[in-house]
Amino acid sequence: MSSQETPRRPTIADVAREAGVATSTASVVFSGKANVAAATRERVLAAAADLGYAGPDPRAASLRRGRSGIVAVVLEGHLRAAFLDPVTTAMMDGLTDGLADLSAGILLMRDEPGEEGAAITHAPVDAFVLIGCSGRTKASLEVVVGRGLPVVVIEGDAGGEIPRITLDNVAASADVARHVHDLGHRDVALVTLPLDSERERAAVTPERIANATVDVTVHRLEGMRQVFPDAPAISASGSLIDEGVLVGRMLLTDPATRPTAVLAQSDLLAVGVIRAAEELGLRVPEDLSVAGFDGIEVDGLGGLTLTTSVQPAVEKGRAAGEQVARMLGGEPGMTQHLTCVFRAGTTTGPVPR
Amino acid sequence: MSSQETPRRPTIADVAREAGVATSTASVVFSGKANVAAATRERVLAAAADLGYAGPDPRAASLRRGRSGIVAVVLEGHLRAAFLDPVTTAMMDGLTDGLADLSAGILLMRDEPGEEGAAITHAPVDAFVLIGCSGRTKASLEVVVGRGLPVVVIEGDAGGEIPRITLDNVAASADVARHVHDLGHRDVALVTLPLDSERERAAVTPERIANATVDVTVHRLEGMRQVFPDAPAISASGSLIDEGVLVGRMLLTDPATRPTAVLAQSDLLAVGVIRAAEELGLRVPEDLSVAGFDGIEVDGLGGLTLTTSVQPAVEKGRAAGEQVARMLGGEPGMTQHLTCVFRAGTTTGPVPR
DNA sequence: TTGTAGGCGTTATCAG
DNA sequence: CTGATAACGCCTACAA
Repeated sequence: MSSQETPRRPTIADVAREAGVATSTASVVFSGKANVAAATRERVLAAAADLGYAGPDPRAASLRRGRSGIVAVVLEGHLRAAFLDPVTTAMMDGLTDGLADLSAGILLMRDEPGEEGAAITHAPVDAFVLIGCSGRTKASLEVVVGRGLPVVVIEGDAGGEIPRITLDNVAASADVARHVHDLGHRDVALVTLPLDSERERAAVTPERIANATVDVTVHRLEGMRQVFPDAPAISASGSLIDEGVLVGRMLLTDPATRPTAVLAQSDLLAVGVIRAAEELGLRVPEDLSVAGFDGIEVDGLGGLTLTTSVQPAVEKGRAAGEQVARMLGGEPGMTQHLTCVFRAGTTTGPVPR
Repeated sequence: MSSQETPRRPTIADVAREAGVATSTASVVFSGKANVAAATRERVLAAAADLGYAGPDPRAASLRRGRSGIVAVVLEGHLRAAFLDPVTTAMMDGLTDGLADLSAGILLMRDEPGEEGAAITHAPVDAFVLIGCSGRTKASLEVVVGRGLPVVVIEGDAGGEIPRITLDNVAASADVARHVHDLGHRDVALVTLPLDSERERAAVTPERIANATVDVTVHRLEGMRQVFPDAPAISASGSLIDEGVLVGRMLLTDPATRPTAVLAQSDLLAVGVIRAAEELGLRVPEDLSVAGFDGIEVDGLGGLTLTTSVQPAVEKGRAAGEQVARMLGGEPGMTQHLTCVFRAGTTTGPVPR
């Protein structure tokens, strides 16, 4: 209380003056980039404590260094929806790992349409990780590339030289389908993820596929159709158990058109379908076989193990983080292809007669 | 390709020169903070497009404005664990809403111990939202306060003048307990959230309570003990279904010590306890009553509705966001107390004879 | 080991 | 409505 209320926060120059050293010396004390005599260091630290100086202003440091230490993760849709999906959370986990000590943290943002004040254009970040790649995300991509910042796209065709992290969705889906085919099923229905930002829950037509913007959906569908070219498909409006229930009812209610197996493009959807089946009194796998995709831990299957393809979700995030780190280090980013592993569970079985 | 490869990105000064205007004019064109003649604006925009100028550098703008537009959210523990909890995700959702147009996004970070290079000290953010407030988080709090940035603490005693968002955990827990008491139960066991960063799964002793650092846990326990002063309690190591199963087994396996009702401090724990009960052949609520806390949507209860206290999770986040917005606007932040609503479900019933 | 000087790219202010 | 100028707070050659 010896002095008047200070009009503004102290700067490193104030600290230096107080300590009787040059500002550069004080700066070095905080950054640790060079050796400083212990006594000098003490004096600077004492002066800082005295003035209530909490360290260099990160904003100024960012400008000077040209780095903010923040990596942006752009998600499609509401944050909550994104985090409802276990695959996404696992990926985020891997991402933080891959970014390790490089980054101060992860800036979560939604990819809004071409808004004027869009966060994507104004956030002080060093790099971007885009997840998924629908039409809307593609617009975001342009902005980001325009800013000249490193970008990595997870599961989406970014076009050009943009490094991507991809999955063998076509082959892995075909694997699952083949397993079901081998069990004798011929009357199979498909449940897909959303085809585009409309996220309409509806029968999948050739026209809709042609206009689809979500690559994951298209690729997994392609894999399934390699084995079951004519299987009818319904697109869900998201990867949620509840959605699976709704679509499941659409597929299973009418005994006349009921398939003997359902292939879902995500485990959550598969669980929903199973739940719908149970509601209708169908037993899984005796009356109906159901397979999913993702290989997440799912609750509420009561002893059943889902037949699915296990994707390396954490690895996906980590790979993205590593590429970002590389690019920030000046090296070129590389596209990485990851593969899924088929897992036979107890939700698929022989065709009922 | 008319020019050589540019050595550095163009700046607003380059654009201004190219357009034949002053840098300040060009700046205004991009910020929109003042009127500019349409013709001039066009010229500037054209020059920008020409040079491949993607807009003002956010880092420089941050320094100049003294704002980065980023709000940090500090979570305890691994991000994945945090997002596994539906209450947290709901809260984050509300938070983004409350921050609305004010913020470019949410910077996720963990509260690491007093590391030198801690993100908390170096991230260019405008404000902090701390979630929970264990011992570790309290350390973070000091750093943040030292930086002189606005802080809001959700569910935790920050001490001092720090604005908080709180829940009536004591009263709400007592409500749940009273409901169970009214049903006739006297032999009740409690399952608590973690007491501290150790997150030990173990019987709760007076000593452990005295040393507890997680206020939520202590408060909810206090409410429960108001009704059942002598009820034994076990602390879980987290709010997870699996944890509930483990603790449930500890409580229910031995018929001699088996309670007639279990009060859990979270819905996920309650679901786990129910699952453990089912494993042991106990019917809920005929043989065992189970109540939770939170009021989240939970899957896998097979037709049962959990008796619980519904907390305003989204509202909590929104309130925090609003307070941050207020404080950034120069007004003082206010502490807000939110209340839960009891919801009787079908997982509690009369005492079995 | 310490000090000096210049600039990172913007934007607020104020005069024209 | 436009233009000149001065910070914002820090970092890092470079020189001493």
